[in-house]
Amino acid sequence: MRTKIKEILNREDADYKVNVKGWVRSFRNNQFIALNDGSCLGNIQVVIGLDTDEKILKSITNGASISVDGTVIASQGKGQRVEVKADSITILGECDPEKFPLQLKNRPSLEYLREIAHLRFRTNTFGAIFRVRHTLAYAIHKFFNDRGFVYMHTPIVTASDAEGAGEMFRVTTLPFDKTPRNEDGTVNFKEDFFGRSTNLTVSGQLEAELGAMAFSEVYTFGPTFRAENSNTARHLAEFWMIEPEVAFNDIFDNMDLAEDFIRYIIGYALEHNKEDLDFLAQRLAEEEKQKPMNERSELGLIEKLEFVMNNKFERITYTQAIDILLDSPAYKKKKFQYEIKWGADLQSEHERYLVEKHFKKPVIVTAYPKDIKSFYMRMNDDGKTVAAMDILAPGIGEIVGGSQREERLDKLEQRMQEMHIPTEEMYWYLDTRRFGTVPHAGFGLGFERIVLFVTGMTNIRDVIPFPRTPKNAEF
RNA sequence: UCCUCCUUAGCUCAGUUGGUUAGAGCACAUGACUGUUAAUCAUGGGGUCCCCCGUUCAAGUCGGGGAGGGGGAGCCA
Repeated sequence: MRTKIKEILNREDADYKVNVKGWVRSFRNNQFIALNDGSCLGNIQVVIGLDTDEKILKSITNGASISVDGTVIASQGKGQRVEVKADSITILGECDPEKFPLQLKNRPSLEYLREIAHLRFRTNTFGAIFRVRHTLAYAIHKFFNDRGFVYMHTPIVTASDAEGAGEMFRVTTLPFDKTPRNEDGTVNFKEDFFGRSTNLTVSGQLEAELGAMAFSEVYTFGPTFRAENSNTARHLAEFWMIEPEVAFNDIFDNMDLAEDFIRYIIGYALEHNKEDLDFLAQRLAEEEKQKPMNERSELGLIEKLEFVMNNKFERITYTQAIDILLDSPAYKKKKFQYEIKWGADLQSEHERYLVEKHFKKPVIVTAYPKDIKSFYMRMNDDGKTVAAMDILAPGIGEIVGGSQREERLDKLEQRMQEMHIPTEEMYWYLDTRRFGTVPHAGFGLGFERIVLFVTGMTNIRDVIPFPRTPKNAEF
């Protein structure tokens, strides 16, 4: 029976028999194996006898998988509390060191590791990142489950492109050559698998709203697809999104929920992945040292996470945000590239200023002008703004986008017409407003962006196992 | 998609004004050592200087085009 390395390292005693299995991280002095099984960041040191068979000795190379029967004893060397004194050792899978592309001692760059994403899990950094990613995913389900939310699976393949959240990937079984055409030359989707044009989902929100009209509180947590040609460290073509939707909530309840939610999952990761986060914090600190003084962040990773947990997010309206920006030293010194005026969307540089320079904490911006937001957002009484909210996080930018939804049928239909959204095709969505409509609100949170924030990583391609980006779908 | 920077050994990088046989550290191989902790020491093998075209007596180095990657921007989560 295999004992996990995490269990051995967590125990306080010694002098017991174990079997450990894992992958060799280093082999020193023909005697000391650093063995890792992914259960935790740390390795167990396996000490093998000087009489070990030559053939086995040759096969203990970096990356090889082995099984060891032995005894956990108090370490005779410094650097670890316990070690496994091997009685017998079996090579499970050899690893030719000349061909193995992962050389840990060379501190390979993140860019290089991205090219060997199938092997990068075996590094400390990516081991830590993906254990934290797992913990955050679990914490998300736990948060909502503990509050009585129903986890709702919204469709991956959808016919609706009404939200206009972005370019969509087409789903089809039609042949590229000899595509069936209508008389006017357009593609005849009646011949397609679903008998209509279909795409990969860009959001589960509209369907989640349908669920909220029955269960009161629901959430989705699934893959989402955007065919935007976005080449940034913050965008993926395939990413995971969390979208809670709550009946009877207004925009203020929505803000409270989002804030509680973010605090909870950060706290859960701090509590359950401290070792991994400490490692990532140290990694980040070393990276910061390379930067010039004025670009370094004031807080370390752990301090940043604790700060977010312990401080209320700043809440301002879009109009107040514009006033702050117009009144800022940066504006007066003409530091902003883009124009600041009421009615224009906030640019990255503006968001960064508000979050990183002015407030130095996460900021929730509400009441955006209706013309820069989606059709389903609830019109405020001023007739100019909608009940939208964006949460802006330091270093990441927009991490949450949400709103109170327009529950009044006439107002919703009016907005859809103004924005040229076909109301007939959306009958199922409008039915919620026809049959027992209630005020409700929800938001979307990009999972990889919160993983970025918690791990302190800076490129989104490093926090999803196999990133899908323009011109890149390896593995 | 736009701006900008980069691409030299398996990895990380140096390479002077365009000039002889392109270097280092690590990795790897062989040997030594055997309580190591990024082990150490000695020896050794390893190159399509991203690709194509051009300038030149001569190109890793200069020019043009292309590909891939990084950072920033737009779109957004």
